[in-house]
Amino acid sequence: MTKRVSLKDIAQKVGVSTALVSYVLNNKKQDRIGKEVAQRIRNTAKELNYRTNLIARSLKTNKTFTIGLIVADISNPYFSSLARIIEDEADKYNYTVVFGSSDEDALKSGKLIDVFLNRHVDGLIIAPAEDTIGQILSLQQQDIPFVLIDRYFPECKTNHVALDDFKAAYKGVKHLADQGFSRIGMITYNNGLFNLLERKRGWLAALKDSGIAFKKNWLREIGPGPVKQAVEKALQELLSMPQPVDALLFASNTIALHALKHINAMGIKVPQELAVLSFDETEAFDLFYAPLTYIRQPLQEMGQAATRILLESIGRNNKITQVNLEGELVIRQSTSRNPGKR
Amino acid sequence: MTKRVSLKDIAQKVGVSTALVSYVLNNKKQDRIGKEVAQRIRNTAKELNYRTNLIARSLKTNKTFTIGLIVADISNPYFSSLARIIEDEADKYNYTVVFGSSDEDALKSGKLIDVFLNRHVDGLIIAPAEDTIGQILSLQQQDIPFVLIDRYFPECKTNHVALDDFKAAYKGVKHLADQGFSRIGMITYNNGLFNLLERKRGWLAALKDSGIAFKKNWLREIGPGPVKQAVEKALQELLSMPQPVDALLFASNTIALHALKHINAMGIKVPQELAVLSFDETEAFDLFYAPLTYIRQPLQEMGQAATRILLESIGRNNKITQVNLEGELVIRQSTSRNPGKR
DNA sequence: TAAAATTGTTTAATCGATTAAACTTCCGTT
DNA sequence: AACGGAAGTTTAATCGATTAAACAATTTTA
Repeated sequence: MTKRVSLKDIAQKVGVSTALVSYVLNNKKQDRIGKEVAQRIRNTAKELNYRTNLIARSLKTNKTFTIGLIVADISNPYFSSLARIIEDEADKYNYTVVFGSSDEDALKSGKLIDVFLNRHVDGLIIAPAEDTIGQILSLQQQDIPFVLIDRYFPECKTNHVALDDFKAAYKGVKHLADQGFSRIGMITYNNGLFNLLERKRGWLAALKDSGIAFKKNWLREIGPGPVKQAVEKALQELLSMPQPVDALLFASNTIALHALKHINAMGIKVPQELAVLSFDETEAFDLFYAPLTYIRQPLQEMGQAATRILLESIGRNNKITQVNLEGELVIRQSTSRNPGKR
Repeated sequence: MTKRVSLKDIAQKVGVSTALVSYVLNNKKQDRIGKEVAQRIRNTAKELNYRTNLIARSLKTNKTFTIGLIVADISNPYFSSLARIIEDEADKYNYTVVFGSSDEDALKSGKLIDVFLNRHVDGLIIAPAEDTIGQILSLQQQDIPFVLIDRYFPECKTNHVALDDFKAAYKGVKHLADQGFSRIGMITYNNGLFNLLERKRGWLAALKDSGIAFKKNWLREIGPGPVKQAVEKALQELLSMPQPVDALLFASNTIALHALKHINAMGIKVPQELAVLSFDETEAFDLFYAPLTYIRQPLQEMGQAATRILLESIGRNNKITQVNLEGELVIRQSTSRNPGKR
C-alpha cells in the first residue's frame, strides 16, 4: 500500500507549516490567510490526492461522525428497511452507520452498546430490547446522545420515535368490529415491551368500544423460545375452542408470517373462517392469497426523524424530543366480510 | 460526560509509566514485568473501569478492526440476511461492521468505497455493482484486502464467494423440463453482471440438454428503471404470445416478487397455467398460494466464508481464494405437474 | 571480583491532525 | 519617527495509545 499523503507532505511540498495547511483545507481563519498560498495549498492537496486521516482528526476533535444502530435483528425486513433509511439520512450529513443486532437479548444489547461506545460513536439509535432500561438510563447519565426507535420506556424521559401503538391497534380492531367480526383475538409476545402492551391495550379498548365482551382466552401471549411452534399452538387453540375466534390481530410481522404459513398448511379460509390483521408491513403480505390488511408504520418518517433528532442531540441540543407517529391502516382482502368476487 | 480514563490516569494512580501500563494491559513483554506491579495495574484498570481508546490505538497501529460491507441494498432480504451473518461472524473476531448500499450504482459504490477507506476500514466485503470493475482493480492495486460476494468478475483474480450460478440455473431448469414443461422462459435483468449471465447460460444449457429448442422471445431482460412495470410488461408479453411459455425462471427475488403479485392480480393459475421457479429465498415465497420452488443459496456458508477469507487476507495472507458454492433446489408446489391434492 | 547477562522499568518518539498563542512584517497614523 | 494594529504565518502543545531503545539494578558467569 503506497503511503498515504499527510498534511506534512503537503506542507513540505508547498514550503509552509502544517498548521497553515490545516487552516486552509478546513476553511478556518479565512480572512487571515494569503490568497495565493491558500490556492497553492489547495492545488497541491488535490494533486497529491490528499485525504484527511479521520482517525487522527477524531482523536483530536473527539468526534467520529459515526452513529451506532442497534436493532433486534438486522435481517428482519422491518429493521433492515429502517436501517436503509437511516443509512441514507445519515449519509446526507456525512455520518457513517455501524450496526449490530441485539436478538432481543439484554446481555447482547449491553455488549453492543459497549463496543460502540468503545469505538466512540457520536450517538446511538436503539430499538431497545426488554429489560434494557438500565442500559438506557446509564447512557443518559453519561450524557451520550441517543434516540430510541420503535420502542421506548414511558417512565423514562428520553428521545424516541415510535408508533402510536395504542391508536394503531385500536383503529385496526375497530375496523374488524365494524366489518362485523365479533370474536376478535390477538396473538402477541409475552413480554413487557411497552409498545406491545399498548397494542394490547388498543385491542382491548376497541373491543370495549364496539360492545364486544372480551374473553380471556382470545388472547395468546407467546413466550421466549421458538416462535413457530408457539404460534402454531396458539392458532390451534384459538380455533378449536367451542366458540372459536373469527378474527385475529397479530402483534408483529414475524408472528403473522408463521401464522399465515400455518393457515396455508391447514387450509383455513381467510377471511371467511378467519379474518386476519397484522402489524408491520412486509412484501410477503402481498403474496398471501387474501392480501393482508395491515398497519403500516411510516418507516421513512421514523428513520429520518430518529436520525435528525440524534444529530441535533449530538450538536449539543439538550431538549428531548418524543415523536409518536400514526400508523396507517391498509385495508385489503383479509378482513373483508364480502370477499367473494375478485 | 465524565472524562474517560486513560492510560495516564492508571499510570499516575499506580505510580508507574504509561508504557508499563500499556505492556501489562496488552500482555506484552510478559516475562519481563514484575508480577506484583502487573497485578496492581490490572486491578487499578478494572477499578477505574478503563477502556482502551480505540481511536488512539488505531492511529498508532494503523488497524481499526472494522470491516466495510457494501451491498446493493441493505433492505433487500437477501443482503440483510447476509449482513446479519457477516455481523455475527465478524463479531467473533472482535470486528465491527459498517455498511452501505450501492443501489447498483457505480458512482454510489465508488463514493462508499471512498468513505470506508477514508475511515480506514481494515478490509471490505463487496457485492459489486455493474461497471465497478475499475474500482475493484484499484483496490487491488492499493493492496487493500477485500472479498467479493454474490457477484464477481471472472476476468479478475480476486477473492470471491458466490454461487455456482450456472449449475444452479441448470438444475432448476432441468427440473422444470423433467416435470414436462417444454416452453420455459426466463425473466432477468438486462445488465452485464456475470452471475446473471451465468444464470442465463445455465438456463440455455438446460434447455438444450432437454431437447428443447430455445425461442428467442422466451427471454425477457428488463432494463434499468422501475422493476415493477418492466416485470409486468414482460409477463404480459410472455403469456400473450401465440404460444405462451408454460414455465418461468426468475433471476432474482425482486423480479419474482413483482411477478407473483401480478400473477395474483391476473388470476393466473400456478402451476397449471404457468410454473414458476425463482432464485434466492424469501419468506414471501412461502405465502404464495402455491409455495414457490426456488434455488436456495447457502447464505450462512457464504457470509462466513467471505468474512473469514477477508480476515485471513487482512492478516497478510496473499493467496487468493475463490469459492463457488452449490445452490440447493427446493422443490415445492409451483413447479409441480400434478398439484391437485394438498 | 569484574564482566556479562538478566530483570524490571522509564524515556521519548511517533501516529496525523487541530488550534491557541506567539511571532514577524508591513502599513498607516499621529 | 514611533507606535498600534492588521495580515500572514509558525510554534508547539495536545488527543491517547504503542513500542524501540535506553537505563538502572540485580544476578549470573567465568
